[in-house]
Amino acid sequence: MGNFATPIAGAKSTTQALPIRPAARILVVEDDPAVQKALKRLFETEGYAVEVQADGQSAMESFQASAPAAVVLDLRLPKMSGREVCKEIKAHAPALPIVVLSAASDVSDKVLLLELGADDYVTKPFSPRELLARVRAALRHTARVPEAQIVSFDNISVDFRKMEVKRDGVPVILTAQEFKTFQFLVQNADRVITRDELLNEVWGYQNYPSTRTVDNHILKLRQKLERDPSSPTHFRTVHGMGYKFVR
Amino acid sequence: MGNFATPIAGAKSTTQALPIRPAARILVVEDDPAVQKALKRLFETEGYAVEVQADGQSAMESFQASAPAAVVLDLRLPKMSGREVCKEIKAHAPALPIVVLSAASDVSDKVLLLELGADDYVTKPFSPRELLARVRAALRHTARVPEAQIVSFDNISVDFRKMEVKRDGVPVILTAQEFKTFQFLVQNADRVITRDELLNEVWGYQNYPSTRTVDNHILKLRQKLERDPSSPTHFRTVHGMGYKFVR
DNA sequence: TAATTGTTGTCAAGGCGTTGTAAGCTTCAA
DNA sequence: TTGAAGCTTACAACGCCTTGACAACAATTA
Repeated sequence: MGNFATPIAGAKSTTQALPIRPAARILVVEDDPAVQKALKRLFETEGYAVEVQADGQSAMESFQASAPAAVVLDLRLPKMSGREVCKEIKAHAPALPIVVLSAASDVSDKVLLLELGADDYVTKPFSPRELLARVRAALRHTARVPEAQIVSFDNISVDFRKMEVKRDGVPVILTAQEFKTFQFLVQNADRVITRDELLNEVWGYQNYPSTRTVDNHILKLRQKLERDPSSPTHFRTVHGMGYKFVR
Repeated sequence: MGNFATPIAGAKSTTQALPIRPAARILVVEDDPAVQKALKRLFETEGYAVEVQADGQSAMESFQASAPAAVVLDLRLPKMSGREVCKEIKAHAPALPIVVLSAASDVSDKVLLLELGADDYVTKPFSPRELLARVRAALRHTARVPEAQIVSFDNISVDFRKMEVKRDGVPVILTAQEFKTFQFLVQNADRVITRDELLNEVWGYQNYPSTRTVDNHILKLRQKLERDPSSPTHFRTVHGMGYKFVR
């Protein structure tokens, strides 16, 4: 079941100090004024600072001046083509994530995007939410520090980069889906996670299996990782809610 | 649901997300009676309250009257085009998520969805589950309010994310329904809450048990959380009115 | 073909709502 | 003030029915 319609009023309890980050700057390179406006509004309502440029040249200038955290780039631009802009930016800042907007025909082969150095792309009829999700993912990806990639606790150790899991020092083979599920649970340890949340976060945007599928994957994880699968200590079920992973 | 999105307890198939919310109202704007019916059933079985309108004008009226949590909008409508409805709604309520139903040809232009302000879309034919997931995702997203996740007072402490409650440092096990009730009360502390309000906000729309059910849950909460359940200090009853939670 | 992923059926357990009864509060008349 | 009547709330016990565990099967993919 679930996110939220009406935030509860009067939640005047102890406000927890959340880590305040400066608004990430996003450079939008787009020539169509209508799309410019829409993109600006889209990202700004999400808390990003937006800078808009209409052509490749000013995009490059803006890029060097403001050092954005991510770039949203339309491939078809006047003056300097979007592809050149992409290459140029990647040459100067390889780590800077670039999400490309393109017509489906523009990227008939995805190889092209790789050459360009783009991190992700969305094709023509795209939903704003999807674009947002990709930009966020790109940001998250580059921002990921290589420290929390190995986690160990109890008798289990995980290396997220190598995709290796060991239990009592013995390698355990997890399938892709199992691993993703496991990773999400570990990275959200101690929190109650609903099946819907798992479906959304792990299974992703296109696939929507039933909630029982989640049960089965939890089952597998228990069988492979729990000392006593019949009384799980790590993969706990929260009746009527979902699951919770504890170390 | 996640993330947080969601219908409340007792939602049949899927489990709900943690943050308490009332059964979210969804405004469905669709002219085809067959699709109307299908959509209505789809969302209602998932615990949402559904309002259906067949054309743009009544959709706008309904939108202003009922303040839905999300809108599912068919792009091709009689009278007022779906696009106008979309723009209009977004102009009045930018945060209100709109998921658009469309034929593939309708959104061939990438500009369209962005300009309209739609949050997401599904093209016909679409799978019910996909539509559901998108609506949920949209709901979850807008409701991402960084409320206080940990609250403590007197001898009780609550962690809403972990769904953990402690009394004098000792963990207390609450059932899902008890927890939701407790959460709502805590987040509306010091206010008198009627049983009907509790039923609406915690139990949701379809499950409408008797008011005595509420009494029983209050009873359980008192037994589990009050120092002296026979003379409650936190869960106070306001005779003829309902209950009031005080710290 | 083999392996992974998703679906479906069955079973068991536990939560949730109902109900009956006792106790408490409020009102009003005497 | 007292008492009784009428409504509201407290509490416990019980039964249904949702929920989750699990395995076998089907579908998909490589």
